[in-house]
Amino acid sequence: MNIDSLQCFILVAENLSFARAAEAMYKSQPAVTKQINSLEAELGTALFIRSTRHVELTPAGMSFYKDAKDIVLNSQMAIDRAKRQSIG
Amino acid sequence: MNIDSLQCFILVAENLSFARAAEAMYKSQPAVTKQINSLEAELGTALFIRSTRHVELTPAGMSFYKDAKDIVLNSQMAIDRAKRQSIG
DNA sequence: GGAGTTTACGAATGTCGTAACTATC
DNA sequence: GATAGTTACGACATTCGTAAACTCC
Repeated sequence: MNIDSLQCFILVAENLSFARAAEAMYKSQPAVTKQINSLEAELGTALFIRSTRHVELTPAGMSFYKDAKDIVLNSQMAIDRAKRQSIG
Repeated sequence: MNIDSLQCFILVAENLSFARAAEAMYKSQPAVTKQINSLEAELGTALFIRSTRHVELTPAGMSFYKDAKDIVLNSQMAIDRAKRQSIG
């Protein structure tokens, strides 16, 4: 699992759109689809219920969303702290 | 950044040995070296002071160690919770 | 000289983007 | 029929392991 995939998942969850998430990440739509698929495969559970015209979070997706936000935020703070330690 | 690299870093930090960390991850020593190098490059700071006979955490490494532990733990719990949600 | 870390290099794996397909409205 | 998500596929990048080199004790 990598942080980029989590960021990708967060953007899809917040936009409820693969297209807009792709735009926000400066990636193509297929790349977003594959990252979400990989994430779901790794978790062994679906995160979204999607048809071509509707994207919706599953209960597992809602649970994972909050955790993903925390993890991404924590990792960004960890990087900042490490950098700050190396300077100061 | 991916969780595997963090796990790798944690194992090196706890064993103060690239060789033992590699063993614990069922990977080769060079793979561990490269993951740590990548991580350091990404952070823009050294995490270990190492000679061939001694491995030691830098201040940035110590700071990052605590954060890395949290992130890895949180991600494991996030996976568990998502799986549980999908079942129950 | 031996234990342990780092390069070198070829192979395998993964990820991306373009293009084509499918499905919903 | 237009919009949005998914496959197919070829290309690029990353990561791995074996083998060789380097370094400190």
